Amino acid sequence: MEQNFQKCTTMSVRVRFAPSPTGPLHIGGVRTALFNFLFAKKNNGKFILRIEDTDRSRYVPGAEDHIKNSLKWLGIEWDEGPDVGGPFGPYRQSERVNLYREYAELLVKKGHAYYAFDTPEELEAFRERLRKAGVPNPQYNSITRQYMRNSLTLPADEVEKLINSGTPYVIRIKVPRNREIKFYDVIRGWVSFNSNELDDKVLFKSDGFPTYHLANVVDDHLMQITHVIRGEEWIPSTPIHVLLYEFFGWEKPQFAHLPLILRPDGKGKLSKRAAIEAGFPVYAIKWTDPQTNESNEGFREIGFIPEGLINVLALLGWHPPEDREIYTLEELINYFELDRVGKSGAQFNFEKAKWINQQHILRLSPEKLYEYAEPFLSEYFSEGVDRETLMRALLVMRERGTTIREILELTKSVFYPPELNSVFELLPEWNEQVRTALSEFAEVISKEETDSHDISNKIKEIAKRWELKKGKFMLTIRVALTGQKAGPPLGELITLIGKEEVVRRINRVLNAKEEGKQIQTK
RNA sequence: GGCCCCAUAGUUUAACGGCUAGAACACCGGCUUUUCAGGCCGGGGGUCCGGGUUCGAUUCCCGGUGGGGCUGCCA
Repeated sequence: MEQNFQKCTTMSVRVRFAPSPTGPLHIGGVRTALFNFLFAKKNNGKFILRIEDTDRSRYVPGAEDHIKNSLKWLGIEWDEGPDVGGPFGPYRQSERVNLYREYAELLVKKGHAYYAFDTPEELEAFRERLRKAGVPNPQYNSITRQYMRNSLTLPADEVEKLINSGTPYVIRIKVPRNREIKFYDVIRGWVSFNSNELDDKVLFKSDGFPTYHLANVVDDHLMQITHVIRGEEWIPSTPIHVLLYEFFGWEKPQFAHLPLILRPDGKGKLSKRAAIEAGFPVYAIKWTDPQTNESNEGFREIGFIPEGLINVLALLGWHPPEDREIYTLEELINYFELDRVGKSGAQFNFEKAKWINQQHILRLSPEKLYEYAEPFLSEYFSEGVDRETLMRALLVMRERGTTIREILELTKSVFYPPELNSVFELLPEWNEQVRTALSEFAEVISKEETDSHDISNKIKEIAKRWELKKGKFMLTIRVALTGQKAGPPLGELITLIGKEEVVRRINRVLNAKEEGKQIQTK
């Protein structure tokens, strides 16, 4: 451990986020990227983005863009990676594919790996046989490899013949028998495995591509990665990686395995399906499946702002040193420590996420708030809305909404009169006094120069004169104006809507009520 | 099934052997001379169980239980 500390201080920190473009980037991945990013920036290190596209069969077009755009939207910028380049490129594994074979073969030469000629069908038959014999998870390991077709069991000349004749083969790691393999995890402490439980994992596939195990170790070494910060699901394959570092004779990086993000009910990893069921997104930004054309909104589309989502994700598994939960990216960088990352899985709580988002919306400058609202505007307003009024309205309404969309929804009431149905539904009570008071109010409003404070006084005055409870009277006005029972202080609302429009809306309700009465009496 | 990881209120968590176990979201109540999803104040609610170690365990050790992860020529 002392050695490790020394390493940290003498070498500059280099971390990487290494997603595979087999699908869109979900928030678990974003969280991993964020923690890597925070750790790098905190330590004046480099954050590297590396695309692990070694699985040709599962490659999804557009996924890489989705990954990059998600990170960009959130302000998680990479120092090295695709598009920006860097001294250790290329940063897409498919573009460095010719490099892995020699490393795999080096291991064969050293006696730490071997060629295996078993076809997928043979492997399946082998597994099936063992399963039937009562072995729940058959392994290709130090025992069973003796019964398979590989360079350990076949004579050397036959191996050569097979390879030269173009027979497909893979290269497997030769896991040593009965050894304790342990590594120190920055978050969890020592983790140890017995090598007998490990598979002879495939390092190099028959299609000429490396597997994750090989590629990730080779690239982490070549790119001088100092800390591997990744999800907990990688713990079981870490001993294989540890073995590889040892076989190559390379110094291994520090490992830090992050706790999983769980579904809201705690029953398993957060998945797209679980999130949809619970009613929130799993992606930072919208994703449209190129195959099915099915599309899912991201947090951006439902009205989260990047500041908010960053904060939400940072608090999933990490805890700041202070009793305070709202942080900017800069503050997060400043406070971030790996030793304040927890070990247990964190259930995603959408309610709290919205609250955090709201806290950040509340802190936005008017200009920034407008900027975030802008992409949504056409969905809520017609062309002609007054920009300045809209800006003022957003500022007033933001206290009452947790997302940009909620705020916009509330803001509509400033520009558009309510449905009369909802007005009638919510109007507290209606009688001659109310009617008279309301029309008097409209009259006063239209005549006198008033600010929002005067308006409140007028309301009280009129309510008193007509022996109405002022609370109820105010509610009446609010409902008549917006068709809603809740909203910003009435005075503010009225100045926002504008006197003329207020009078128009009140008269509209008055007239409608009048007509309704006539219909009833007929 | 095997291996590994984890375990403080409903949820996210604080406490790195020593104060009535601290906060936030949610919930309940009050106030904010109207509403409220905003603000303020208050309230209920927690150390999974059993053994150790110790003067003293949320904390350290062991065992159980529970939950999760992994178990592919996927990452």
